[in-house]
Amino acid sequence: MTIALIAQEAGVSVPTVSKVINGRPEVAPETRRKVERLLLKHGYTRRTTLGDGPVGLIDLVFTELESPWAMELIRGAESATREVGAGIVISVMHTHAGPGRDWFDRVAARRTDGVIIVSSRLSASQYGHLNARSIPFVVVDPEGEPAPDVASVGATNWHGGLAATRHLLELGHRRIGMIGGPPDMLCSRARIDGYRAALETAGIPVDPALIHYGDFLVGSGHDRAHDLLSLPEPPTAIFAGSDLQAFGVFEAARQRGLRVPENLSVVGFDDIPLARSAWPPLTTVRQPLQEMAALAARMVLAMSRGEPLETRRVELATSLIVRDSTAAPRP
Amino acid sequence: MTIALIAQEAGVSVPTVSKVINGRPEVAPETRRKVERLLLKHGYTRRTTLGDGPVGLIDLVFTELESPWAMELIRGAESATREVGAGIVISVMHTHAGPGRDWFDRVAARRTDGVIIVSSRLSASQYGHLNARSIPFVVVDPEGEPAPDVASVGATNWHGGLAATRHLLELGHRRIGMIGGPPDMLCSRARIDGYRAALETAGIPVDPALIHYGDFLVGSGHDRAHDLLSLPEPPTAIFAGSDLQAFGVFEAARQRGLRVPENLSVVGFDDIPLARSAWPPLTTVRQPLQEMAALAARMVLAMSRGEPLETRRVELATSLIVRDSTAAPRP
DNA sequence: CAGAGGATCCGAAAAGTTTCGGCTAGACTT
DNA sequence: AAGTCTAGCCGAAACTTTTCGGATCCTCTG
Repeated sequence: MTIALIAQEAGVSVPTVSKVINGRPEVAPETRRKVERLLLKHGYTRRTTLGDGPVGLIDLVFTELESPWAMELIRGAESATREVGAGIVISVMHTHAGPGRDWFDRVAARRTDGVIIVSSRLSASQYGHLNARSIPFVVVDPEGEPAPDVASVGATNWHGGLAATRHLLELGHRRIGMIGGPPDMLCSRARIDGYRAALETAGIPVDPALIHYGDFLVGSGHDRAHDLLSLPEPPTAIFAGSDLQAFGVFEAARQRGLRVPENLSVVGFDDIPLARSAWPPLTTVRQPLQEMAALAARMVLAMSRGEPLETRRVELATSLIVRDSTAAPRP
Repeated sequence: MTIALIAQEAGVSVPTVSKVINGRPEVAPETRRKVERLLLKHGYTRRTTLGDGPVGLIDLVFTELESPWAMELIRGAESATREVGAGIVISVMHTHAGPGRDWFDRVAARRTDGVIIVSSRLSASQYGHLNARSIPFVVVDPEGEPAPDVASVGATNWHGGLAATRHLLELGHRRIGMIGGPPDMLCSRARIDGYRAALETAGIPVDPALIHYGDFLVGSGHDRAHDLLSLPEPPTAIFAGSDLQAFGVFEAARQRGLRVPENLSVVGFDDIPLARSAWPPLTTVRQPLQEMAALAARMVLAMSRGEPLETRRVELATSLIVRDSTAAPRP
């Protein structure tokens, strides 16, 4: 199946089909649609099979680059692609809406072998763009429920939330505050649900006043911690939805003259490199970010080689890392 | 000037020339050299002028991704390239030797518009690889003296070192320890020289025992700080060559029961995002990393469009950010 | 020492991409 | 209403890339 055949069937010239495939602008929308439909119907793929050649490009798509795990994901993807000599391209959307049409055109134009999308909710039509150009993609830690036929990689966030809360319970804490991430993010909700599950299993009723929401950044941890600590009956421990938020909690505690962990225990989530160097070293739930990205990269690479995937949804295990920010509550 | 003409003159076929240009492997070294020489001689450039089209790729080359400024540089380059719709590709060498031949081949194969090299000393032959393929490049914060005809972007490290040390002198410190980065890095040497200059201007002799060297990471800051604080006459302030090292100093101070800034003042260098959130908030010298990378990207982009550069070497100003990790020495 | 078995290199031919000029349709002027 | 402009769209032709098979040259046996 060559573009010449597609062109013939569509009643256009070869260059026009080439332009559609490569996302060049000078094609009328109607013509483009017609050609795209035929490309999809015939399952057209470039003759060239990348992967063993020296070329190869994987697009890594972020909504933003502020969060510290962005770097971990980049490193993981980089190490996996370096093995096969591929490069990785960083894209940032600066919006949670997902990429627009022009972005797909650019990606096609640079002949990307595959796309890794980080925590972004793509619409069906956006998946369609990728499929029409037969660009394989994997979603890492999606915000919403991933469509069942979309390949995705995540972490066992629920278990992580459970483990963190259990750890605090075992230390003897009974009032445990929770600072969650955005409630519409799946990964964030799962952590909070793990927290709830741990409490309920221990027979402790969940107090909604102890659950606050923010974004995953330092500032929200700081602000929500002040809210929690201003409660008439403040918590003796706080489980933050991210390490950054946990650092914000540290800050708030210091401003109130509270010592960690003597007066307040704090658990984070992510295990970013600085969690170890913080003071006190932060007890946190490790998320294997590098492995997740590396796995996603390998999945995309396999798909671009036409190999079938064994599993479309993979969750890597989180693990509790106990450091010095947690202790038994003061009697 | 088409590749057909080059092929004719070189006595090879058109495909062979194409392969040389695109760094494909199946060309004998001798043939490759011959063709490269002719390409250079005729100043061959692809007919297509990228830049205004939807394509466009800038390679950002790191020696490693561990340092926290890597992300700042990525963000700066990303914001500059996004303006023109170009993408950025991350490469990591994992060695200070600079990229090897296969890397240049890959870069050529993916039709990169330009390369930004982060603090890596390239040999003349490596510059030659890029020139032979007429790939423009800019070096950011080079380790060694950049060759005079190489475009580069840096920061005023010397002034930064001077400002940081002056700040400590003005607070009344007289014994100021210095933990430098690798002594063979130009940026690191400049900071130390600024430190020396400040002391000498103030009429204080430089005590070599107070100057220690490490890499730019947390661990070396920690170890060197212990060395300095074990001195018979320990310093009352430490100027670290990087924020990460400064965090290591914090750690060492805490282990010795020293309070910052009451017993020990600490100044860092870089102003990474976490410097503000650390405890105490770190006084540091801000390096405009994002702006540096953005400028480098714009330079590369301009070069790829064939525009001449006004200046081949640009240094962006550093600025002292005073926070809470510095105070007058205890009387 | 002949010959099988590779590995490497090259180019003819096929496939794909880009330029550039021309066509067309709507908008605007006279 | 006719002429003029302009922007968008398309395809012929020029250019480049990729595949694939054949040529050449080692290297290792029988």
